[in-house]
Amino acid sequence: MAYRHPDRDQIRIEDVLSALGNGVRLAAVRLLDAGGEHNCTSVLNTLGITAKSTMTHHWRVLRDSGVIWQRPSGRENLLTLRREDLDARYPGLLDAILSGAVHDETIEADRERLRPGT
Amino acid sequence: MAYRHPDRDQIRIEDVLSALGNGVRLAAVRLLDAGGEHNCTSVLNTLGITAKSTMTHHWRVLRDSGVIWQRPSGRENLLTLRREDLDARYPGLLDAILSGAVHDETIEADRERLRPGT
DNA sequence: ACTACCGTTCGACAATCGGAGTACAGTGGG
DNA sequence: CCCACTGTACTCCGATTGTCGAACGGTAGT
Repeated sequence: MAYRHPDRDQIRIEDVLSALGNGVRLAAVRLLDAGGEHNCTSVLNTLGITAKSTMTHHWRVLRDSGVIWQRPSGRENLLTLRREDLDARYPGLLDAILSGAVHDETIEADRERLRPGT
Repeated sequence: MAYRHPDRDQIRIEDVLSALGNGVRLAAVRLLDAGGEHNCTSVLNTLGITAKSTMTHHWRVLRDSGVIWQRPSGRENLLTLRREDLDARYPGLLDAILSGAVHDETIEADRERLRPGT
């Protein structure tokens, strides 16, 4: 079964953002980014989704938006992040999204500095 | 009327992504990023939205997710991008999103269109 | 060939979303 | 005070989303 993936040039930022604007899918992509080969159920179990069909839905969204490759291998499905394509088309986007929120004393200092004493 | 804006520390990447994962809101944010002071209706007219209440809805989504400031001024509402906060908390995110695609498919389309008869 | 396993497809369901119309509230100008 | 203007609140409606269960189709191992 060959899945239909968008070409690199057809990846739309709007689709990527709405695909990753969901906790389950964002967490799934973080797992893929952490490395290693993943199949569908391994990610499913980690995220607390109880139904296979639910993850199938999320994989389709991620695949259609160009975020992941989905390749059948035997009776499994291997999932990989399309980092090369995303980095080429939207440089820095994936890093900014996956690196997580910054909140430390530096931010507090900035906040003081930027606070409108007006 | 004072609007509720999330603190910088409370801006969640998931909310930002889903807020910007919509064509109308992404285009609106691009307009705000282009600079200048905007009120609601000016953006509304540019984007082809016909109902004020529709834009009010989008402004709320952007405001609640921490993407914009919405400040009443006289009988207007001044809208500004929260670039300082977003850059501080998610460095590079806004730039990556707003700078656009490196190779847009419209370029390919133009190339096809301009190609001399096969 | 039979069976266990992995994932998809389909249908259902509640919840949310995007868009619009109407009515209302606050502001500023005459 | 009255009116034009700006934007919100509320309601409605169709479309989409997220979740699930059940049935199905390949694949691998025995």
